Amino acid sequence: MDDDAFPRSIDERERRAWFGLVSTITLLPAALESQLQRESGVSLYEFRVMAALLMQPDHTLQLKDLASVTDGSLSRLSHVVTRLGRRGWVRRYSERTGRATQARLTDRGRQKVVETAPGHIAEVRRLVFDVLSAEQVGALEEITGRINTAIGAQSGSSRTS
Amino acid sequence: MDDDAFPRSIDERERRAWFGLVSTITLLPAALESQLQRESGVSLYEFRVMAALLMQPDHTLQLKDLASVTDGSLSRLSHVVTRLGRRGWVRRYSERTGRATQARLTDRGRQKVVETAPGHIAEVRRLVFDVLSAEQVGALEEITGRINTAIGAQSGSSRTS
DNA sequence: GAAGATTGAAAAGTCAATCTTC
DNA sequence: GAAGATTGACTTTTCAATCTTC
Repeated sequence: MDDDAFPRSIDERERRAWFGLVSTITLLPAALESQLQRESGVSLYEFRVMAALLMQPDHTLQLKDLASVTDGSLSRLSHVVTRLGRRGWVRRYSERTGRATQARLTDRGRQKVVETAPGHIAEVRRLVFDVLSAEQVGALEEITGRINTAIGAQSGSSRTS
Repeated sequence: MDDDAFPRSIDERERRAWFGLVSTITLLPAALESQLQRESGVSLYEFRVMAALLMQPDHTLQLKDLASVTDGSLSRLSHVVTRLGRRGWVRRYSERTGRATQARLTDRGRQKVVETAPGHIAEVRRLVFDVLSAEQVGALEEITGRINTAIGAQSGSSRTS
């Protein structure tokens, strides 16, 4: 079987789980993007950035840390902060360009996330938690934790570029 | 607490599972893209398209079905098939433009997927299956199956545009 | 000189409009 | 006229280069 894209390195059970997972990592982001874009005009990543800031006591976070918390590259974050800045939701908070910049959620930004959250959460509930048992929720936490750790491990968790 | 982005609609256990899942759906595609791009110069979506064709007896599939199998929109697929065509790996196989076009893997395309697969599979194994128990693999299949069904349900499973 | 950040160009994805055939 | 497919314009992401401060 040299025609087989998945030789004997992955067994049948794993193969089925893999097809499920690869669909989920494709479809779920798309579904969440869709709801957020349609109802609030923001992307999932933009929402995560603003939500992360909201969770800080002073609604402020250094870009490096914000990038890490949102699982994005510094470059991507910088572009997004610029866009969110144009919309008046986030402000760069450290005068001199160069080392160490803070991003802070504005009042309008805070308002925007708070307005946006319920619809997003409802969608997460509908697509994920409504269809899972309590045990499955527990298993999901453990499984994703392990995968995320494996990803963060060797490549050093830091995403350059 | 109106400062809280996640009010009482999601409990603490769900919240933890959610943070895990949202990281996974962000980090895992990025990690897989990275390996594929670095070692083989193809994207995850391109690989999935070619792998789907390889799994067909005649290495051929109608675009509509190929889009569905790879969880992509027809528009995205069409662009990708054009790119893969330029690289000589896939050929559009239905003369007249308009209704019903087939995509077929070329010999070089077949060779490319077969060469690319082992490295990709090794990465999937390393990041996913090596860190999960047999029970977790089973749970993962069930969980992703349910989520994918929930996504496919109401919005009609079909992705227009 | 390296960590943190920014920037611009290139590549990919999305969305809406269009086109063809059934 | 609608399903299947394509296309182009626009947006977002990525990648590499650059810049500043410690």
